[in-house]
Amino acid sequence: MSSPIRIVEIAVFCPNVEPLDYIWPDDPGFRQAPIHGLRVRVPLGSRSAIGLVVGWKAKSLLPVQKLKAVLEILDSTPALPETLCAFVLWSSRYYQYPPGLAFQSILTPALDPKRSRKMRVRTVWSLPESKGDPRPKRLGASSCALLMEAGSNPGGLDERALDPAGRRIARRLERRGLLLRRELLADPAPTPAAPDPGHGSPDRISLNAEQQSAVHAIVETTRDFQCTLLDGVTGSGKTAVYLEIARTILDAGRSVLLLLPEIALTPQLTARMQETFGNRALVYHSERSRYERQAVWNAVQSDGVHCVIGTRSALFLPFVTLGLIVVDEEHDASFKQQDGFRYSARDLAVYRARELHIPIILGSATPSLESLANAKAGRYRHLKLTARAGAGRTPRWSLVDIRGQRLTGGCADETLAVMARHLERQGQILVYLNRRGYARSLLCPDCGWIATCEPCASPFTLHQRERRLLCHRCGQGRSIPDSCPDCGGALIQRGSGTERLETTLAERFPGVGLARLDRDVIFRRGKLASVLEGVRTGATQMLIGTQMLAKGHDFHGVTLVVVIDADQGLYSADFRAAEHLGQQLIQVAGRAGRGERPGEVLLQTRHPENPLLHDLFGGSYATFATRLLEERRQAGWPPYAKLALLIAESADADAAWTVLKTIKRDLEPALDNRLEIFGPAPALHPKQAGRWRLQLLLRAPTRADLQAGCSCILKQHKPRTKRVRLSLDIDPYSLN
DNA sequence: AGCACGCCGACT
DNA sequence: GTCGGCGTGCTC
Repeated sequence: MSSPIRIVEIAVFCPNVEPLDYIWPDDPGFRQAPIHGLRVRVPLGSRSAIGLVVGWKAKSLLPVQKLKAVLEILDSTPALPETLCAFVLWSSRYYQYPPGLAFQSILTPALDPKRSRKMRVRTVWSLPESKGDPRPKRLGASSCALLMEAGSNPGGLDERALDPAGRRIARRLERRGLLLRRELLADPAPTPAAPDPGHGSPDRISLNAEQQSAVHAIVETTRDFQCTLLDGVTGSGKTAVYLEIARTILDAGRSVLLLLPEIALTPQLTARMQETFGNRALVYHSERSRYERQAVWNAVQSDGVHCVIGTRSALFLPFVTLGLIVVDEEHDASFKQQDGFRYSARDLAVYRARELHIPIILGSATPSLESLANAKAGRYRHLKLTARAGAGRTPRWSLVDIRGQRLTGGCADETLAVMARHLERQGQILVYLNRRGYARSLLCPDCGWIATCEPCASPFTLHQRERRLLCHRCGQGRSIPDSCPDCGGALIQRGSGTERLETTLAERFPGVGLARLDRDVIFRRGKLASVLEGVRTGATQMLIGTQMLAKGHDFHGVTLVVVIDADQGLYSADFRAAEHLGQQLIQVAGRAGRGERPGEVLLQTRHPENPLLHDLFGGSYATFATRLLEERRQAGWPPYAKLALLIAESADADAAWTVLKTIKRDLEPALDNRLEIFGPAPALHPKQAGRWRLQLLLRAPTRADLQAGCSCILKQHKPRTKRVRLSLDIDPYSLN
């Protein structure tokens, strides 16, 4: 009697677009049912690979003879809960990324054999039982040496002892029957026991009326999906609202996930969470060690109640009883992964909350236009926090027209005068310039040569302290040339960065406590905490920095915020640039006037009549956003259309261009107005590590049309042809 | 992703 | 002839 053959669908860790079908063997070792999320080893081509069970069925579309059988079950329990499995699968389809690679990228190192030595298989080479026939065939020196070595070693020759060339030779010898290959499986690594989480004793948080009504509105329905856009001006106390709601959820025995853009830059919020929830608070982000991340993974998978604070990857933690998701600073670009599995953690968080029937909060002082449109359409509930907590008042905004002005290190005389006035009155000043380094570029005025990082085709930034030219794209450095390498002429520096601004202002205001806050300062000397401390104590009177200044820091004595260049993004080709500019300006301006004294915001601009700048005055992001949304509707940009980028990467720019051109030509006749194609054009980082990147922009009225168009491309064109690699970016954040 | 195969040029 | 390098294509 023959039992029915069962077919399992395995998301193998390889770039296949669909899971692969395998036979579930009828062996004693395969007694247990093929549960979703079970990790297995399967044969793949001539090797074996690891994958997860994502489904099973009685019949495959392929003939049974073509199917191979699963080799081995790797763990006694599934690596992921079934709900997470389904979620990753859905995500991989939405972003048109191979499911196996999607799983691989979200698994912890301990479950990914590539990143964990413990799970690796050993291949051992030995001599076959020969019948005394020495085979008089000619062999190369390296082949002979390899055979000798394999013969002399009683346990066989471990492949790890061979270099890639040696492994190739071994395989060739195997085909000729001169070597025998054996695979020895290493024992699966035991997972470390989950730490037993205790319970903190959260203090009551005092809330104002607005905050309280927001808490009540959200807490009312905690067993159903509901997406709330918490639109709270800077300083209105969104964090307190999150904490209070999180406490309610935790008390009800369910876990909370709080997603933040960049956790390393917001130590205050993390500390506050840990104070409030004690050891129920867990922090998860990519800068923590493997061991720490594994500990969070294990803790969450065990049945405890946790409040996890993490970056976008925390969305894929194996929660058992998740009761709430909060996405703070939901407008932030870093929720979108920019390579590989290009998912948006914010968008996927909404989907996951819907699947789990739990509430989700998207919080921001400057919500994305997508979320505002969803709120206006009634899909999200729109809650507003308008009152600044404490004594803070809305700052006064003004423009400084810098057309035809003499600038000192980027500052107009008028700006310097206002700074002096605030310093006299013991006010603190933030100076915002979104460009680190000393000078933006180094060039030769005679022949036009510009110092450029060749692999990136991007101009070098001059860093004075390092005495080097640094590429902000790839991090490579060069020494500063004395003269033009082409014509020998004298070189000049163009444009100011934060470093030059700091030097200039130090000369202009001697004796004033100055500090700088940008990536160079933080990562080279690990000074974030001491810079923030200097501002808090008042030792620092003037803080110069990049957008890092805007990230949620609470500066009480700041009375003036100066924006050195308010024009970046006003007239950009990227449809999202203006939105981004507005968000940055509002966030930076929000640092002013948090204490008792009134704040002032000064914008230096060459376009003082631009209506978008005037909309922002008084910090009215809503007016600004409404105007931008109308512009987007008329131009047919998101959220009123769906976009995707088809990116072609190649060392040969012409080859990439030709491939995209061909795809466009092939697709165009079948479009029928459901999909528009623009390009080819240079991609976001036009050159990376010596490879050129070009893109087609795809635009469709609905998600379904876009998905149909994209899968059509993936079906007809191999992702790797003629040294051109193709990849898709669904819902791209930025176009150039 | 890995791995094999095929084609090429270099070397013995 | 063998050996190695790189480009191309496939994996249930």
